[in-house]
Amino acid sequence: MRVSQLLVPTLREVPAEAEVVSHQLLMRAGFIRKAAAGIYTLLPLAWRVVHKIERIIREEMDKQGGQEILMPIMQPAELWQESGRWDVYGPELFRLKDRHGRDFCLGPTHEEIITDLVKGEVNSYKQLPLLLYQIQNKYRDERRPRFGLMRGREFIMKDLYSFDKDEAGLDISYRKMFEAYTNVFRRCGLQFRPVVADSGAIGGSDTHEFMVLAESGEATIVYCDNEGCDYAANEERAESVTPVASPGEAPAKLQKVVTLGCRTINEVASFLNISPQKMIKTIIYSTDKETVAAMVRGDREVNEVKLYNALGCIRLDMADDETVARITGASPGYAGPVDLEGVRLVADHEVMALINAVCGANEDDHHLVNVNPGRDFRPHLVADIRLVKAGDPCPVCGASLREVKGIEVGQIFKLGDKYSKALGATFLDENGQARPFIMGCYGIGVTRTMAAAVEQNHDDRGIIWPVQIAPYHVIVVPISTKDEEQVAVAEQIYRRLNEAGIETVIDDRPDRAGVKFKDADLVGYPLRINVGSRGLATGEVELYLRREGSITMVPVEGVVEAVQNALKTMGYTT
RNA sequence: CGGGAUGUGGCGCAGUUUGGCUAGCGCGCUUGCCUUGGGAGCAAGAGGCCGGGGGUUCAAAUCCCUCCAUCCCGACCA
Repeated sequence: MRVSQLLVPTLREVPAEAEVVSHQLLMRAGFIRKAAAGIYTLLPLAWRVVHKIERIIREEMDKQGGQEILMPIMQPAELWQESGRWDVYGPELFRLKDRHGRDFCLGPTHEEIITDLVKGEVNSYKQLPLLLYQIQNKYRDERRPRFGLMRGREFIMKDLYSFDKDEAGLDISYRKMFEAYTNVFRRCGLQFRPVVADSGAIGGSDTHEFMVLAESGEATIVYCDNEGCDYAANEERAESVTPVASPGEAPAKLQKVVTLGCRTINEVASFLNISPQKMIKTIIYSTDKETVAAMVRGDREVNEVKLYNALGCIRLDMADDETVARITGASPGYAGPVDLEGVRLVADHEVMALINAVCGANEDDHHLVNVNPGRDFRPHLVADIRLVKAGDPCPVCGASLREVKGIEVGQIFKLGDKYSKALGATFLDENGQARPFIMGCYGIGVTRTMAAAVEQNHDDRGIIWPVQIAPYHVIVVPISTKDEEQVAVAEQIYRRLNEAGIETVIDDRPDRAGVKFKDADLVGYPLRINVGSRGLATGEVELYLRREGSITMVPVEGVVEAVQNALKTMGYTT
């Protein structure tokens, strides 16, 4: 391809609306353009990258026995009503009507469609396991699309669904996908980590997320630093270790003290000259069925996902000030569990281990001291509801946990029979018994993976594509297009590289060298060949490595071989 | 959905407070000359319903009302 003909509208300046690096660079380097909030056109270079990621995915899915299909984007409401998700999914589901007034939606995911398909076409255990996947546009009317391709309303996703006759089969399918995902992200040249995750609204038991490690990631993950221990979890899911009650001081008499104007944990702690670890933080939540007082130690945060799971509720929000006042009789900051009526008390394990603690007195400007759980209040539920932090002990081996940020690019789920039961999808087992399929679902955000790759691979000049997913491998730059010899040599190299199966473009634009260099660095071609008078004087050209920024002189005749070697060093395989 | 901000040629911005002639600047684009190793220079051009609608006024990018769009921060997710 000739750069003069290639649609790569690079920008010198960063579009004002782009905040994160991947968004800025993909815009500036001419990969994407926005059509509406969270909806993008992928220009030629981006589309090539997507194809490369898709190819890797297809190979790994096929290797595990996956069969590719293509399901509709537009789906009838009936299926969603049958599964119950038409009502549950909420405003994130793009809904539309046809000319007859029938309801449809744009698929945010395809469990309903595929379960319905398999229900009709697969009847026997002999046909199982069955792994079907597709690479398809997905639609989610995000509350807040942001970060360019990272969180769009329209995006490309690979989703695979597994159908097994029993849990043991599902375990095998799940392990296959775990392996496939590991291979996919490794082959894409990304630094990533699989983590234990929360299953969220989709439901199901086991689930892992695949996180690309990047500072700009929206998710926090904790992992064990201990060699040999591979514990890693999404922060919202990470388990805490139940503290052992330490035999300590003797319980003292409960007392109310004046803490004028001390609302926050820190204010109270410094006013009473105690450590926040001696305090009970009480936060009032409203759920769909009740009001809840959640308690964690003063130096901890409530993990709302854990709380939500512990309560088994559908909705969970921090209570507004009015509710807090009605329940506690005080303004926020003075809530405490002692003599608190009309709410469900939920305490973290750590709270129960406290002796002579401090908490709000349910009265403005007052706190209670020498509070002893069990004696002064009895929670309705004791559970792990706190947020794990770096430095906390690993739940597996006890070593210290660390924290990093990650971008979720894939997630694998064990669904069980949730959808097959709801939609009546059954097969006949060995005994002629009708049983629901045991399902799993496995997603990879393809366009998000592209963005994540940029987040992880860039410098102040632009993108540095991992060679396996680079839109092209090499750009040939004749320094001066007025110099006939340079042009002739560049054209010849361009031709030979393409003939050797190396994806190469030539920057034949009549611009000055600086312009072409800047553009090439911005776009992120892994290799660049400069054809200039300096080198040609000795029959050589320059081979420039984008990531290293290094230049080596290569004789013109040896260019193809040098490029092949360089690509191999970068980990390129066909 | 709550909070904050912004909408002016393709991109980045000024002008709006205090209404006033033909709406400016940089980049990019076109043509010519010149130049050619890290976003050159000179010259001449093209390109705008100043987000939409309504109002106030002799007069609106500017003041008022009202929609809309976009971005950022929070609660949800590949």
